[in-house]
Amino acid sequence: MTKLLRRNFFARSVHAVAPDLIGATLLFKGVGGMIVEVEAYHHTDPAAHSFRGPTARNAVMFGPPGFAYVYRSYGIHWCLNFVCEPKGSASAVLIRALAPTQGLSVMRRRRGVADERLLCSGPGRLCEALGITVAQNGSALTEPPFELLARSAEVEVAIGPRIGITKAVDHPWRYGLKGSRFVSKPFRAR
DNA sequence: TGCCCGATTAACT
DNA sequence: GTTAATCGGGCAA
Repeated sequence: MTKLLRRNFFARSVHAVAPDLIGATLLFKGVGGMIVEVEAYHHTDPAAHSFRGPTARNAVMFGPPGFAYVYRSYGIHWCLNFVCEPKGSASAVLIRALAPTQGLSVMRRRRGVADERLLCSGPGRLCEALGITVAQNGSALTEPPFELLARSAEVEVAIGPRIGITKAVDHPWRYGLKGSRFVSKPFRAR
């Protein structure tokens, strides 16, 4: 019994949306899996792309919630974010890892690896596995070819500091599915 | 205009 | 453990 996420799911604080995404299912053209790791970014946060105000790259973050913000990371990879909160707050959730469930063979071919744990465990890896590029920047998450299904059971959410940033490193704004072996890095036991 | 560095990953030693 | 790949944004000059 699964239910599609609607636009108003994203029209809340990024710190409410981010943990609620853990256990939800993300599919793009029918390929994807269960979200097991995300991070929250907000325009008052020095580590966020929106911190210094709107630019051509981050314009989608300043738009309405429920859309995809895709950016190039290190000149090599793509990273997928879900825009949150009422229009203008410029906050987003970075999708960092999935437990792959749909389209395994397609993902293996795109990634060039067989190990399930290497398909979608990391923001750049999951974009490659799902075939997401800057072409999806500004796409509605609540409409095809995206499909977001609410979690069907309660989950235990692990919390920790974000990964790979040099500013505001102490904020505990990384959320994960407790015990999942598909997270990009383990969460410290609490 | 030029330089530095990043919400990463894979391939090294 | 360290480092190359690779490029656009942001800021100094």
